[in-house]
Amino acid sequence: MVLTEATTEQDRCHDRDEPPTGRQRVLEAAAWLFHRQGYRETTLRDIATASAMKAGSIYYHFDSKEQLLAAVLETGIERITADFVEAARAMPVDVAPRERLRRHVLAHLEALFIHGPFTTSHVTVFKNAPNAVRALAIPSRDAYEARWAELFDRFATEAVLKPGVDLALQRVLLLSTANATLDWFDRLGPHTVEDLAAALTNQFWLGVSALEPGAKRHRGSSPQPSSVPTAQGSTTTP
Amino acid sequence: MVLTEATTEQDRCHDRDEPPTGRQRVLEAAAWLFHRQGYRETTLRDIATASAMKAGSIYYHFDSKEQLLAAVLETGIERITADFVEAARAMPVDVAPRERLRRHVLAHLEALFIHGPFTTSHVTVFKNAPNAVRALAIPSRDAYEARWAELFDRFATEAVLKPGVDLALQRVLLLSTANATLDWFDRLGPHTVEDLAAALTNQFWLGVSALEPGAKRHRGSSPQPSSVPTAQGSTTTP
DNA sequence: GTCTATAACATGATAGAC
DNA sequence: GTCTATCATGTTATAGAC
Repeated sequence: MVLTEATTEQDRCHDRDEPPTGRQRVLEAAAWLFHRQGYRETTLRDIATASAMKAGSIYYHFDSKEQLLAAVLETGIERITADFVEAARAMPVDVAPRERLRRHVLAHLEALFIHGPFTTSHVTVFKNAPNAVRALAIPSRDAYEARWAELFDRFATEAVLKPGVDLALQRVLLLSTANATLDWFDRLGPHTVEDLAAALTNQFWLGVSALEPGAKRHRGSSPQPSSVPTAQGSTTTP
Repeated sequence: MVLTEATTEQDRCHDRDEPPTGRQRVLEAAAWLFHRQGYRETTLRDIATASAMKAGSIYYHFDSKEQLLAAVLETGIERITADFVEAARAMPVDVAPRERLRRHVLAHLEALFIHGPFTTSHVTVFKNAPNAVRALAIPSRDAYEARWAELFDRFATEAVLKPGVDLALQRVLLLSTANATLDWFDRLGPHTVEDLAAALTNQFWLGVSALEPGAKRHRGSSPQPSSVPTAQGSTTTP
């Protein structure tokens, strides 16, 4: 079982005009199915059907099902990292800390919800991936998380956070919450990803309390009671 | 495939002095392995070995692997619901809103981290469970979430939340964040579940910002920079 | 209640034609 | 590059002895 050289140059981007190559079709079908059904639940025959191909042909492009998963995960982390970098590049120099966070949260959420199933596979199937594949994906994931750590370190340097907060803890809380939105956003989230990013950022930065710590009461509509039995298909309980 | 009558009376509690019955041993082994490895990744032989039994013998107690999963999930939701009810029962009458939330968050986290693998299976394997099993578990899960909705509705009635907040959204944010702690608490969380509950509640209620909205600066130590490459084995990225 | 043995099936992977 | 076999293996589930 060979698990090196998981991705190639053309995995990352291919000409939009050309019809996708065979390898690319397999890769995209696998990403979609892995995200949707899980790794173990997806058979090579599923992937072949979705790629307009027969199962045996997949082995011309990939050595094994595990290597296919490795390529999907690697592509995903490359894309979400690129989106982080692009968000940082497009950041105005004088932007306030909370707005800076909001833009990065938005980039992260857009990478998940808009930029295809490669990124989401990291949330959906990474945990249950075979050990060899998981080990292969960890360095890229840690590198991505390190970028977030830098972001939080800068908040600390600017002294805009509550004194004594655990930066690593807060970072993981925010990212895991953002990732978990995949489970329920279609069901009861705000309508757009922009709204979701704003809601998440505001909750994280300001909390939900109207009174503490010594803030003045806002004017405006009171919160409306929620419909108690939510939607069928609870995906966040417990 | 019969999926009704997933649990029996003795699944919920059995005498502590007696050695566990065969059915109970199978159920607990299954819960543990499902949570640890996933449903598809766990074979009946795995469960049999962990139950000091042979694979064929499992079918004396359960009709199918799916029914076994259904019993695990049903037991889990019964236990976490019981913990919620107990937390409410033990609640002082004059308790402040944030403390009320903290106690329920603690009960939820203890149900996950302390009260065994039945509850955690809902977080770990529910999403990838076979359709029939998932459909069977949804009503109990919704009933549990409805208890949280009542809690949030009471906050709204008491007007302790920011005006205009979406109660359903905030509830799901909190619960999904709490559930996600399963992925990383052992790695970089606070030391005790009590500390985790407090940290989660404070973040949710107050946010992380030191300055907004118009709060006075605290005295105390400044946040310390986080070690940038966190731990190996990132489980929350992206 | 638990065992052994095995049926029935699905899956990842390979070989060789085209 | 893709196809049609087919192999080898592992898995759920059943049958019947003890």
